[in-house]
Amino acid sequence: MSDAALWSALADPHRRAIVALLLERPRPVGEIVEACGLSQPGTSKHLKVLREAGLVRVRQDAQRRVYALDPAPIAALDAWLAPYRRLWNSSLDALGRRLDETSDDSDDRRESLTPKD
Amino acid sequence: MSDAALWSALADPHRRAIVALLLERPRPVGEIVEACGLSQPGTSKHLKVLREAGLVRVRQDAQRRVYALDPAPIAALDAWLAPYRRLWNSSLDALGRRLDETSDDSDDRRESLTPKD
DNA sequence: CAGTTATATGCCTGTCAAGGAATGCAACCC
DNA sequence: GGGTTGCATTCCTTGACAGGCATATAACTG
Repeated sequence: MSDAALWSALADPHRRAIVALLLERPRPVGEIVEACGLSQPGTSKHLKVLREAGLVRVRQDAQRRVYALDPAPIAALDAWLAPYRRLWNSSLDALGRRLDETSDDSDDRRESLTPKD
Repeated sequence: MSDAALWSALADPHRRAIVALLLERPRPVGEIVEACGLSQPGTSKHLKVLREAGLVRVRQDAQRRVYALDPAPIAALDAWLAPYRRLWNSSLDALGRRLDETSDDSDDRRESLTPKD
Protein backbone atom coordinates (compact mmCIF):
# COMPACT_ATOMS: atom_id res chain seq x y z
CA MET A 1 0.00 0.00 0.00
CA SER A 2 2.60 2.51 1.06
CA ASP A 3 4.50 0.65 -1.58
CA ALA A 4 2.42 2.53 -4.10
CA ALA A 5 3.29 5.84 -2.49
CA LEU A 6 6.95 4.98 -2.67
CA TRP A 7 6.92 4.12 -6.36
CA SER A 8 4.80 7.02 -7.45
CA ALA A 9 6.93 9.36 -5.37
CA LEU A 10 10.04 8.20 -7.16
CA ALA A 11 8.33 8.20 -10.53
CA ASP A 12 8.74 11.94 -10.78
CA PRO A 13 12.13 13.11 -12.07
CA HIS A 14 12.14 16.23 -9.92
CA ARG A 15 11.59 14.15 -6.86
CA ARG A 16 14.37 11.76 -7.80
CA ALA A 17 16.58 14.80 -8.20
CA ILE A 18 15.63 15.97 -4.72
CA VAL A 19 16.37 12.56 -3.31
CA ALA A 20 19.76 12.62 -4.99
CA LEU A 21 20.42 16.05 -3.54
CA LEU A 22 19.58 14.80 -0.08
CA LEU A 23 21.91 11.87 -0.49
CA GLU A 24 24.84 14.27 -0.38
CA ARG A 25 23.61 15.97 2.74
CA PRO A 26 20.46 17.23 4.42
CA ARG A 27 19.32 20.56 3.08
CA PRO A 28 16.86 23.30 3.87
CA VAL A 29 14.04 23.92 1.43
CA GLY A 30 15.58 27.06 -0.01
CA GLU A 31 18.59 25.16 -1.19
CA ILE A 32 16.42 22.53 -2.82
CA VAL A 33 14.32 25.15 -4.54
CA GLU A 34 17.42 26.73 -6.00
CA ALA A 35 18.89 23.41 -7.05
CA CYS A 36 15.92 21.96 -8.84
CA GLY A 37 14.75 25.13 -10.55
CA LEU A 38 11.13 24.89 -9.54
CA SER A 39 9.00 27.45 -7.77
CA GLN A 40 9.11 27.36 -3.99
CA PRO A 41 5.52 26.12 -3.66
CA GLY A 42 6.13 23.51 -6.29
CA THR A 43 9.16 22.27 -4.46
CA SER A 44 7.26 22.23 -1.20
CA LYS A 45 4.62 20.07 -2.77
CA HIS A 46 7.17 17.59 -4.00
CA LEU A 47 8.67 17.51 -0.54
CA LYS A 48 5.28 16.77 0.87
CA VAL A 49 4.91 13.79 -1.42
CA LEU A 50 8.34 12.52 -0.43
CA ARG A 51 7.48 13.05 3.21
CA GLU A 52 4.24 11.09 2.91
CA ALA A 53 6.06 8.31 1.13
CA GLY A 54 8.41 8.21 4.09
CA LEU A 55 11.41 9.00 1.94
CA VAL A 56 12.43 12.15 3.78
CA ARG A 57 12.28 13.60 7.24
CA VAL A 58 12.17 17.18 8.39
CA ARG A 59 13.99 18.82 11.20
CA GLN A 60 13.04 22.32 12.14
CA ASP A 61 15.85 24.79 12.55
CA ALA A 62 14.44 28.23 13.38
CA GLN A 63 12.38 29.25 10.37
CA ARG A 64 14.12 26.69 8.23
CA ARG A 65 13.06 23.14 7.61
CA VAL A 66 15.95 20.88 6.96
CA TYR A 67 15.10 17.80 4.95
CA ALA A 68 17.05 14.57 5.12
CA LEU A 69 16.72 11.15 3.54
CA ASP A 70 15.17 8.28 5.42
CA PRO A 71 16.91 5.06 4.38
CA ALA A 72 14.08 2.68 5.12
CA PRO A 73 11.93 3.11 2.00
CA ILE A 74 14.91 2.90 -0.27
CA ALA A 75 15.90 -0.26 1.51
CA ALA A 76 12.40 -1.51 0.76
CA LEU A 77 13.02 -0.82 -2.90
CA ASP A 78 16.18 -2.81 -2.65
CA ALA A 79 14.22 -5.65 -1.13
CA TRP A 80 11.72 -5.47 -3.98
CA LEU A 81 14.59 -5.70 -6.38
CA ALA A 82 16.16 -8.70 -4.72
CA PRO A 83 14.21 -11.46 -6.50
CA TYR A 84 15.22 -9.99 -9.82
CA ARG A 85 18.93 -10.07 -9.16
CA ARG A 86 19.24 -13.61 -10.44
CA LEU A 87 18.24 -12.29 -13.81
CA TRP A 88 21.50 -10.54 -14.36
CA ASN A 89 23.67 -12.45 -11.95
CA SER A 90 23.11 -15.56 -13.92
CA SER A 91 24.31 -15.51 -17.48
CA LEU A 92 22.00 -13.84 -19.91
CA ASP A 93 22.11 -17.06 -21.84
CA ALA A 94 19.87 -18.53 -19.22
CA LEU A 95 17.20 -16.04 -20.10
CA GLY A 96 17.64 -16.91 -23.72
CA ARG A 97 17.12 -20.54 -23.00
CA ARG A 98 13.97 -19.78 -21.11
CA LEU A 99 12.71 -17.81 -24.03
CA ASP A 100 13.28 -20.84 -26.18
CA GLU A 101 12.03 -23.54 -23.91
CA THR A 102 9.39 -21.85 -21.81
CA SER A 103 8.88 -25.09 -19.98
CA ASP A 104 12.13 -25.99 -18.32
CA ASP A 105 11.71 -24.04 -15.12
CA SER A 106 13.92 -26.28 -13.06
CA ASP A 107 17.10 -24.55 -14.10
CA ASP A 108 18.05 -23.48 -10.62
CA ARG A 109 21.51 -24.60 -11.50
CA ARG A 110 22.87 -21.23 -12.47
CA GLU A 111 26.37 -19.95 -12.91
CA SER A 112 28.07 -18.71 -9.82
CA LEU A 113 25.66 -16.22 -8.27
CA THR A 114 28.61 -14.00 -7.49
CA PRO A 115 27.49 -10.89 -5.63
CA LYS A 116 27.65 -8.09 -8.12
CA ASP A 117 29.80 -5.85 -6.02
CA MET B 1 15.72 9.86 -20.38
CA SER B 2 14.55 6.32 -20.94
CA ASP B 3 15.13 6.35 -17.25
CA ALA B 4 11.86 8.24 -16.98
CA ALA B 5 10.08 5.56 -18.99
CA LEU B 6 11.45 2.91 -16.69
CA TRP B 7 10.28 4.59 -13.50
CA SER B 8 6.89 5.55 -14.75
CA ALA B 9 6.40 2.06 -16.14
CA LEU B 10 7.06 0.57 -12.74
CA ALA B 11 4.99 3.21 -10.98
CA ASP B 12 1.82 1.36 -11.91
CA PRO B 13 0.88 -1.52 -9.59
CA HIS B 14 -0.62 -3.61 -12.39
CA ARG B 15 2.57 -3.33 -14.33
CA ARG B 16 4.65 -4.31 -11.32
CA ALA B 17 2.36 -7.30 -10.95
CA ILE B 18 2.98 -8.23 -14.56
CA VAL B 19 6.70 -7.91 -14.09
CA ALA B 20 6.46 -10.18 -11.06
CA LEU B 21 4.48 -12.69 -13.09
CA LEU B 22 7.13 -12.68 -15.77
CA LEU B 23 9.83 -13.25 -13.21
CA GLU B 24 8.49 -16.76 -12.68
CA ARG B 25 8.43 -17.53 -16.36
CA PRO B 26 7.63 -16.01 -19.73
CA ARG B 27 3.93 -15.97 -20.47
CA PRO B 28 1.56 -15.35 -23.34
CA VAL B 29 -0.80 -12.39 -23.09
CA GLY B 30 -3.82 -14.51 -22.32
CA GLU B 31 -2.26 -15.82 -19.18
CA ILE B 32 -1.35 -12.35 -18.04
CA VAL B 33 -4.83 -11.09 -18.71
CA GLU B 34 -6.27 -13.83 -16.58
CA ALA B 35 -3.77 -13.32 -13.80
CA CYS B 36 -4.12 -9.61 -13.37
CA GLY B 37 -7.85 -9.37 -13.79
CA LEU B 38 -7.86 -6.59 -16.33
CA SER B 39 -9.50 -6.51 -19.72
CA GLN B 40 -7.44 -7.87 -22.57
CA PRO B 41 -7.01 -4.45 -24.20
CA GLY B 42 -6.05 -2.93 -20.91
CA THR B 43 -3.46 -5.58 -20.34
CA SER B 44 -2.13 -5.12 -23.85
CA LYS B 45 -1.66 -1.44 -23.20
CA HIS B 46 0.28 -2.10 -20.04
CA LEU B 47 2.43 -4.53 -21.95
CA LYS B 48 3.07 -1.87 -24.51
CA VAL B 49 4.30 0.50 -21.83
CA LEU B 50 6.56 -2.19 -20.40
CA ARG B 51 7.83 -2.96 -23.88
CA GLU B 52 8.64 0.66 -24.59
CA ALA B 53 10.41 0.94 -21.28
CA GLY B 54 12.51 -2.02 -22.37
CA LEU B 55 11.36 -4.10 -19.43
CA VAL B 56 9.89 -6.91 -21.48
CA ARG B 57 10.45 -8.61 -24.79
CA VAL B 58 8.05 -10.42 -27.02
CA ARG B 59 8.50 -13.64 -28.85
CA GLN B 60 5.90 -14.61 -31.38
CA ASP B 61 4.59 -18.13 -31.19
CA ALA B 62 1.91 -18.67 -33.82
CA GLN B 63 -0.92 -16.31 -32.86
CA ARG B 64 0.45 -15.97 -29.40
CA ARG B 65 2.86 -13.38 -28.14
CA VAL B 66 5.00 -14.64 -25.34
CA TYR B 67 6.31 -11.94 -23.09
CA ALA B 68 9.49 -12.28 -21.05
CA LEU B 69 11.47 -10.01 -18.76
CA ASP B 70 14.49 -8.16 -19.99
CA PRO B 71 17.00 -7.95 -17.14
CA ALA B 72 18.80 -4.81 -18.33
CA PRO B 73 16.43 -2.10 -17.12
CA ILE B 74 16.02 -3.72 -13.74
CA ALA B 75 19.77 -3.87 -13.49
CA ALA B 76 19.74 -0.16 -14.25
CA LEU B 77 17.40 0.34 -11.33
CA ASP B 78 19.83 -1.57 -9.20
CA ALA B 79 22.59 0.71 -10.36
CA TRP B 80 20.51 3.75 -9.48
CA LEU B 81 20.03 2.29 -6.06
CA ALA B 82 23.70 1.64 -5.48
CA PRO B 83 24.70 5.06 -4.13
CA TYR B 84 21.98 4.78 -1.52
CA ARG B 85 23.13 1.49 -0.10
CA ARG B 86 25.51 3.12 2.30
CA LEU B 87 22.48 4.64 3.97
CA TRP B 88 21.33 1.39 5.43
CA ASN B 89 24.57 -0.52 5.41
CA SER B 90 26.03 1.95 7.79
CA SER B 91 24.43 2.25 11.17
CA LEU B 92 21.37 4.43 11.30
CA ASP B 93 23.13 6.32 14.02
CA ALA B 94 25.31 7.82 11.37
CA LEU B 95 22.28 9.36 9.76
CA GLY B 96 21.21 10.67 13.12
CA ARG B 97 24.54 12.32 13.60
CA ARG B 98 24.30 13.94 10.20
CA LEU B 99 20.93 15.31 11.09
CA ASP B 100 22.50 16.87 14.11
CA GLU B 101 25.71 18.14 12.65
CA THR B 102 24.90 18.76 9.00
CA SER B 103 28.52 19.64 8.44
CA ASP B 104 30.62 16.60 9.23
CA ASP B 105 30.56 14.86 5.90
CA SER B 106 33.80 13.02 6.37
CA ASP B 107 32.28 10.10 8.20
CA ASP B 108 33.39 7.49 5.75
CA ARG B 109 34.38 5.38 8.69
CA ARG B 110 31.31 3.23 8.79
CA GLU B 111 30.50 -0.02 10.50
CA SER B 112 31.30 -3.18 8.68
CA LEU B 113 29.70 -2.73 5.25
CA THR B 114 28.54 -6.31 5.42
CA PRO B 115 26.72 -7.29 2.22
CA LYS B 116 23.06 -7.47 3.16
CA ASP B 117 22.72 -11.02 1.94
C1' DC C 1 -11.84 -19.00 -48.48
C1' DA C 2 -14.64 -18.42 -44.16
C1' DG C 3 -14.40 -18.64 -39.45
C1' DT C 4 -11.95 -18.55 -35.15
C1' DT C 5 -8.30 -17.43 -31.92
C1' DA C 6 -4.95 -14.21 -29.97
C1' DT C 7 -3.45 -9.73 -29.64
C1' DA C 8 -3.12 -4.77 -30.76
C1' DT C 9 -5.09 -0.07 -31.58
C1' DG C 10 -8.46 3.82 -31.46
C1' DC C 11 -11.77 6.39 -29.29
C1' DC C 12 -13.96 8.18 -25.17
C1' DT C 13 -14.37 9.41 -20.39
C1' DG C 14 -13.11 10.09 -15.70
C1' DT C 15 -9.41 10.80 -12.55
C1' DC C 16 -5.45 12.54 -10.86
C1' DA C 17 -1.11 14.90 -10.66
C1' DA C 18 2.02 18.91 -11.86
C1' DG C 19 2.88 23.59 -11.91
C1' DG C 20 1.93 28.51 -11.36
C1' DA C 21 -0.05 32.52 -8.58
C1' DA C 22 -1.81 34.11 -4.41
C1' DT C 23 -2.19 33.58 0.28
C1' DG C 24 -1.58 31.71 5.10
C1' DC C 25 1.48 30.88 8.95
C1' DA C 26 5.38 30.69 12.05
C1' DA C 27 9.75 32.15 13.66
C1' DC C 28 13.10 35.52 13.46
C1' DC C 29 15.08 40.74 13.67
C1' DC C 30 15.06 45.64 14.82
C1' DG D 1 4.90 45.25 17.71
C1' DG D 2 5.80 45.70 12.68
C1' DG D 3 8.27 44.00 9.11
C1' DT D 4 10.78 40.23 7.08
C1' DT D 5 12.28 35.65 5.99
C1' DG D 6 11.22 30.70 5.10
C1' DC D 7 8.04 27.50 4.11
C1' DA D 8 3.32 25.38 3.57
C1' DT D 9 -1.36 25.32 1.73
C1' DT D 10 -5.16 26.50 -1.42
C1' DC D 11 -7.18 27.34 -5.83
C1' DC D 12 -7.03 26.85 -10.56
C1' DT D 13 -5.86 25.16 -15.12
C1' DT D 14 -3.87 21.94 -18.07
C1' DG D 15 -2.14 17.70 -19.52
C1' DA D 16 -1.31 12.79 -18.92
C1' DC D 17 -2.85 8.31 -17.98
C1' DA D 18 -5.98 4.28 -16.76
C1' DG D 19 -9.63 1.51 -18.12
C1' DG D 20 -13.67 0.15 -20.79
C1' DC D 21 -15.74 -0.87 -25.42
C1' DA D 22 -15.50 -1.47 -30.22
C1' DT D 23 -12.73 -2.57 -33.87
C1' DA D 24 -8.57 -3.73 -36.68
C1' DT D 25 -4.99 -7.13 -37.69
C1' DA D 26 -2.57 -11.37 -38.05
C1' DA D 27 -2.13 -16.29 -37.82
C1' DC D 28 -4.13 -20.65 -37.43
C1' DT D 29 -8.05 -24.26 -38.74
C1' DG D 30 -11.07 -26.66 -41.51
